[in-house]
Amino acid sequence: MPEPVEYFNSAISVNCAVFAYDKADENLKILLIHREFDPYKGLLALPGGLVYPNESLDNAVENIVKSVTGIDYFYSEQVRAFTDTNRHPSGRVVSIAYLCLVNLKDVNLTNSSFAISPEWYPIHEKPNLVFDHDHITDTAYQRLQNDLRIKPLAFELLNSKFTLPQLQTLYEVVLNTQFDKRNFRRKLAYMDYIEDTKEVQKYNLYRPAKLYRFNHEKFSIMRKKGSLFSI
Amino acid sequence: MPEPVEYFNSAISVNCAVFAYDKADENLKILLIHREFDPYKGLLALPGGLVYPNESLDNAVENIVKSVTGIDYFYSEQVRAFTDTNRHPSGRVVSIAYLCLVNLKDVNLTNSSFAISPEWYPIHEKPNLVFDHDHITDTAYQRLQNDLRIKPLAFELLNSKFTLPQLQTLYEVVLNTQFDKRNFRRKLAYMDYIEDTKEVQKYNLYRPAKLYRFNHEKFSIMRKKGSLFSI
DNA sequence: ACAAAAGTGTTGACATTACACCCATGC
DNA sequence: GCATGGGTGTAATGTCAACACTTTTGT
Repeated sequence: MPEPVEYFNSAISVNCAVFAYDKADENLKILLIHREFDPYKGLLALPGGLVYPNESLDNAVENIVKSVTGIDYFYSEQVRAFTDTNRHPSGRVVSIAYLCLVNLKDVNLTNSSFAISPEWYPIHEKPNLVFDHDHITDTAYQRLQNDLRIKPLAFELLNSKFTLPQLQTLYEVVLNTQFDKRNFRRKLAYMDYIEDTKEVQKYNLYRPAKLYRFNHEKFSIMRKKGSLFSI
Repeated sequence: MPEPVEYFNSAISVNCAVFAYDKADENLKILLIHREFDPYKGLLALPGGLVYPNESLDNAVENIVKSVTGIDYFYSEQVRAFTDTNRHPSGRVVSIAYLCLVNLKDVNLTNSSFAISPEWYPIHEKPNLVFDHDHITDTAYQRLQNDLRIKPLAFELLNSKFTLPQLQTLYEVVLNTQFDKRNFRRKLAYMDYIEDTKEVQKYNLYRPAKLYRFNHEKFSIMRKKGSLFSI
């Protein structure tokens, strides 16, 4: 197919559904920002932005999340492209959505050049967003729910040392289900890459819980041997 | 974020991984074309093309597959976006990949304005393709393998009336596994939306197999009731 | 009658669920 | 010593995998 210039006048954007888990109030939260510029200046949206023609999307996602949260390294995966012709008032803008997971305690929310007043919202109290960002959010949340059961993503949302009650509550909150405590723990006991740190939780009111650690190296060795993660 | 024109000089393309199942030689096949234009004129590629700024991607996919195969309605789903900055020599072209499933007997391969000499290739004898189309093909095939187990996609690849041996062989070929005949058939027996047509296969050498039909309406009622498809 | 593929049930192994009490700690 | 959440095993059930013979048809 010949490529007349008229094809080269679309724009690419990324939008990031950034999730964090708040142990304090046991809520899954999503990061929303107020748009600094038109269209929809001042209104709530997912963090994101247009991508330079020579910029990689991974780079764009890193920059966006880092500029808002201050975090350097975090889990991210592409969800899918959102391509409705009329999704953006300024022209043809295809948005590639990313699911990002961060640890709340590493986050330092700051205004950036394109995102003011970033804030965490419990996923079930999310206000309406601009563009098709409600749809993107729903799709990303479904992906998170799906992937949480088959990939070790929970550990991206917790501190490197965590307790089993914390882990179980995280699963229950994100998946909106209940797990039997003993069955849940038995399943984890088979996962050799979840290690007892021999430490216990500090500063808690009653019996302190043991702290565990997710060993990424052991997990990737296990995975190469064909062992699958499943909750 | 302000939107200077420099953002609006990327192009969007779709690429279609079109799969069909050939009962005759029991192969899963993928549709490849020779490119009519530069870059890579004459070389093998996935069917696809640049998308007009006001054109929906679903439309683009339909046009492409119809122009090559003559088929009007077929199953398709987005796989994901391929976005490497250097994937296309003519500039920034983001490709959105689609998985398409067609019934071989409905197909009439014809040259089109952008695709010459379309041909079916057994997926395991696929030659190397241009751009990142090998990568796209791998990803789409993995998606097909994954979805075949949890969505009723096999019926998109078979005639509306099919036999259980055909269905089982299709699963075995696409997933590259073996199933126990009795276990496989028991699983299907629980699916009320797979109906006995009371007809049998004609013109076959030995004992004729019963013909079944996938009832889409019954399936979507079942699914609404929460029943999940699984092989 | 024979060759070839279609069709059919049962059993054991394993995985999943349901369920109730003792333990460790801070106050 | 009491209040609270942390931590532990067993039995029943359901699911999945293994397995061999009879039936139907065309020639």
